[in-house]
Amino acid sequence: MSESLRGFSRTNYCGELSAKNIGEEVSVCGWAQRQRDLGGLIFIDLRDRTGILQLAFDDNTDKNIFDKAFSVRAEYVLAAKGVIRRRASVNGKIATGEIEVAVTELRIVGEAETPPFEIVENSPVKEDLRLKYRYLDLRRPDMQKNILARHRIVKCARDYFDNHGFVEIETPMLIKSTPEGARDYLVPSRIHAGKFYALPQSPQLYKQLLMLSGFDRYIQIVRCFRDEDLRADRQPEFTQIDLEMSFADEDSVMQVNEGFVKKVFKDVLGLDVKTPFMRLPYAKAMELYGSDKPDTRFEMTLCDLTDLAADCGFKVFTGAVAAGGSVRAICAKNAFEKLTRKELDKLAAFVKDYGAKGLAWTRLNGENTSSSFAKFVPEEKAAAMYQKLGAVDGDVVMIIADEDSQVVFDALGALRLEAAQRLAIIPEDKFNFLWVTEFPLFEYSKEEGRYMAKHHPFTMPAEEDLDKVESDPGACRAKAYDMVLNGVELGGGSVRINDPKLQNRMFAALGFTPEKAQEQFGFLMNAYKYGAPPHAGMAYGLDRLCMLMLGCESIRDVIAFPKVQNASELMSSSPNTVDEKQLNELHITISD
RNA sequence: GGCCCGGUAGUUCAGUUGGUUAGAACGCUAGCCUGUCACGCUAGAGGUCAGGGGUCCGAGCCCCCUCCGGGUCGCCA
Repeated sequence: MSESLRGFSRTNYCGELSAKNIGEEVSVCGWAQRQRDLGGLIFIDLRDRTGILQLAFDDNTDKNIFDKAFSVRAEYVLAAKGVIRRRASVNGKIATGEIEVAVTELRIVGEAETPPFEIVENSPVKEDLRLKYRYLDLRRPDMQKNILARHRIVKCARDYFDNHGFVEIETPMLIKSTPEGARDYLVPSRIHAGKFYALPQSPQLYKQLLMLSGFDRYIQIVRCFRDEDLRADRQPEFTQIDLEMSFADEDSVMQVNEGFVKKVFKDVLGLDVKTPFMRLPYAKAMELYGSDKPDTRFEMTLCDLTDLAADCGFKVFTGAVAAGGSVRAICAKNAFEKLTRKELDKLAAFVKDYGAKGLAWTRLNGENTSSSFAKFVPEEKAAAMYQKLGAVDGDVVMIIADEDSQVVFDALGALRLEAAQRLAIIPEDKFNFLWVTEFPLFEYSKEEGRYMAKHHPFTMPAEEDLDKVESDPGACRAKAYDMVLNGVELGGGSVRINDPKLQNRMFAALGFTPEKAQEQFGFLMNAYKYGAPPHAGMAYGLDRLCMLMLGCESIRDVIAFPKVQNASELMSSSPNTVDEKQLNELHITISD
């Protein structure tokens, strides 16, 4: 039976006490990390969110209290009063290692069964068990550190944007479904039989309307929902720092956000981030890194061998060039030892996942040079390729050719990252920010047989490309930008269309009939008639920002109660079935 | 939807060519111990080898199916 807390009032957190407090009487609360019974002497490590404090019981301790301390087991919840004194021997490993509490009052305010795993830092326990008992997992110091740091990051965002004139405004969570983009989570309506709300993928339209309403600068730290498959950095519900600015263009958005990043890294990590960030147009990012979110912490950039390959005699290369594709390569410096033939076979299998038909390679090392393709091309041709790549003895050249240049970029971009990881050449302590700009406005969808908006349908085309919206959509660039950190898309945004006529042209280019555009976005189009300021905005993935700042491998480590790969939550077992009665009220029948 | 990896005491793992009673460490329980701090010492308990089916004289190990977890491609305006 647990004891009452009546009359007990905490004076200090465990971790904030030090030798300065020697002689003071303190009251502390927390969980028993460990009890060490030495016979006539008992120590209990008391843990709260700030750290660990040793409670000491000896022959000066009241017999009843001593016996109570004897009965304490791991994870018992304790409230203790006593006097801070210097320890007989210092423990240099913990912050409070110089002191202990000579306990004069001890209450067991919560007993505990032995937990399914130990509550310790760097737990080796498998993730599904951690997630099933997430409330215990969250007691571990590293998870506490992550969640508390996340709080500071969020607070920093609120403070920073408040200081820059941004107004926090809440937008609805039950909204109209818009089939463009990610799959919506749907919520059936009870009152309107057969109708559904959707949970927002982002507050996009609402924040734009708030600009029309004159709030000028908006921010919201907001949950968003996408019913798509999960990844290490993708959850079905995730948090965005969402913002929008009136009378603003790309430069103002980038500037204010660089300022935020600078501040949050300084305040939370004590690190100085250099601003302004490098800006890299999308086409250039593809050309150099084969990615629209390049990791610039290492080189190994892509090199275009199309011209040299056009008449090299190797059918795989010449065929790709003849069909309008390209031949590109990367050079892994000093990789001869590590990238063995066996490793290259694995990498060849790896690039096939990205649509590449194969991987051509050369391991350069004087007499010991070996190559998968050199025997098919004239010696001077191969030499010219190596020279263009800057490849010398000891290096490994990897080449991908395809009739579709996008496949070459995708495969080689992924290969660049994979090879860098295998070679362990990515510096872990660097934070490399950049903006990727001038994204294509449209992307052709083979599945849909039409152009789709690459960012979203409200994105402003580049001024020089305005006349291409109808005539050459594929070549049309957008006033859209992504903030990229270490190969992760941290956030993105754009200048929005604020002219209804241009917006109509966009909808038409996307294959919307005027009726469909009216039905889907009529309220927005209508609003734009009444005076829309130029506006632009951006949204960050807060979870990703936290993950990268805290050095985590997955956003699950910075989310208190995340979902697993099949989008269920292991602790509470959601989703789950519901009563027949609930279904009836919602006019839903389950078929199977 | 595809591909890859994994599932053996509470936990993390080992488990030989398919061969007796499935082991270790930590944790847990009990006893001893006055300066520990990953306390120490002694003893003990603890197993549906993810589930189902198959091959075999015999399966933790081989085969098939299912479930669960992770990574990834597709997908993610």
